[in-house]
Parts: sequence; structure tokens; C-alpha cells
Amino acid sequence: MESSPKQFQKRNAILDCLRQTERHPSAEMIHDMLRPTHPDISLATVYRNLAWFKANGMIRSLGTVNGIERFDANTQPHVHFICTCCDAVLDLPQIEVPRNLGDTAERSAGCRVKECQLTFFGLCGSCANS
Amino acid sequence: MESSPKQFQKRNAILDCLRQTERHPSAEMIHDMLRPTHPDISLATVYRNLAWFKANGMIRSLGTVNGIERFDANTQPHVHFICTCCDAVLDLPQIEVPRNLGDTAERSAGCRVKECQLTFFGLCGSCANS
DNA sequence: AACTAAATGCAAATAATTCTCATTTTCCTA
DNA sequence: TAGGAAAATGAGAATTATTTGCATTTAGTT
Repeated sequence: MESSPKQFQKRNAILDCLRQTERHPSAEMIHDMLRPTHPDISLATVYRNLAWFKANGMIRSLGTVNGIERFDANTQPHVHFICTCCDAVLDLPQIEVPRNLGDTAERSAGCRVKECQLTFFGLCGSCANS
Repeated sequence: MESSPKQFQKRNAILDCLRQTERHPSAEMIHDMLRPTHPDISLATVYRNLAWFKANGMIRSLGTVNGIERFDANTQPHVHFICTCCDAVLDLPQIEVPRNLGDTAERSAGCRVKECQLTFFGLCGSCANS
């Protein structure tokens, strides 16, 4: 069942955890989610591996929500919604990320655009009904 | 020359400072900019007033750049460019903030959209040429 | 003038993240 | 296959941006 070498069990567990959730979790959320299966995993290891995945382009950071950094295993451009009440982060796959705008930005500001992030803020379904 | 009551001199100075700069500064940047004219201003006062302005809708937070919160006195929707090399934040007034997308988001995710933030990341002009 | 409420400075407290260092695990090679 | 370099990890200390408590000053009100 467990085929990955022991050295990478935790690294893989962190990446798998991030890939299998829709929650766009923080380091601490990942740590909590992993605790049942990896009771001895350290929070520092989660932080370290997230930084490593990010540096290697395997994951993306969404920036901070309420001062806490949130991560996404989906590195394809897509749109997010952040609930300002419960801090939930949702994907909005129905909305197109505007293309060609990056070119306009480069021309008008004389910069080299690498990525684009479109985020909506507001109240999620459950927070809006309460 | 100085007509504002002493009680609000610092509060006004903070808001003026934010309104007069293009730098989208952090609390500490504002504190540094104010030091020449207000040598006795406290960093806590800057933080407190920024929180107050934000809570009262007078300014906006852009979120954090490299772990540091940045502010904008322009509360009108507009697009930003963030240099991942020097942390500069620029306005991109040439680019339209997509309208009507908020409606699509509300319909597809069942949420109540309040704002929208479009940000480009990359290298600014000077960082790209060096 | 006296009283209340707001604003401020200072320093301590908080909390997310990073770092240090000793230990373990893996990988490479002779 | 042993031995050593390199990478990964845990634990806790250190760092740092931000917030808070408290005493003091300032403004507004009667």
C-alpha cells in the first residue's frame, strides 16, 4: 500500500492533502488534517514543504486571508471567492480569467507580467443566510 | 496654516500621507514618511488609524505583499500590479475592472459579492532591466 | 472649571512564520 | 555492502508584523 520511500512520506502527504481538499488551506489547517494519519508530523515541516512546493512551482499561494497564508494545489489560472465572514475560499471555475489583459498591463506599465489573480470578496452562501 | 484641531492632527496626517503617495505604503512606510513632520508619532497610532480608516471605508487594504499589509487611499475599483522583486505596487488605470463578473459569481456560487480585486504580478520596469 | 470621551505614546503581548540545531533517513559511491 | 555526504525532520527558540493595555494628554460639553 505504502510505496513511497519513507523520506518523502511526509512531503507527499502534505502535497496529497493539499490536492485532495477544496478548502485552500493554511499551513495549520494542513497540519490538523494530517494529524490523524501522521501524528508525529511537525508544523515546521508543513511550512518548510509548502515553501519548497511554492518555490518549485508545484503549488500557489493565494496570499493571506485574515493574516494567514492560504495555498492552492491548482496552479492553473482560475478565479477565487473569499468569504469575509468565515474566511472560506472557493473556486469560481465558471468565471473566465481575463486573458490578453496581461499584455495591456505590460504595454501600459512597462512591466513584465507573470501572473494574474482575480478574487471576489463577500459573503458565502451559508454566511449570507444567517 | 494649521487649521485642524490638535486632536486630529495625526489622524489627518496619516490619511493625507496615504492620499498623497502613489506607493501603496505599509504602516511602517507611512510612519517613516511622517517622521520628518511629526517626529513624535507612534507606530501604534499609525496602525490604529489605518484600522479605523479601513473599518470606516475610507481606505482599502490591498492585502499583504511579502507578509506586510499595504494600503490604498483610492477606494474606487482599480487594478494593481505588484513587483515580485522590489515589492512595488503600481496602479494600472488603463485596465478596466471587469464588471458584471460579480453577478456571474453570485449566480454560480450562491454568494453575495461585495468587491473584486484584480492584481497582476511580475517584474516592474526597473527590476526587469537589471 | 469639571467631567466625559476620544486620541496618543510607550512598552508589553500576541501570533504566524522562520530558523537553529541535533537527529534520523536516504542516497551515492568506493 | 559499509561509510559518508546530503536531505528531511522535530522540537523549540527566535523573529517580526501587528495588536493591546494602560497611563497621559487633548478636545468637547455642560
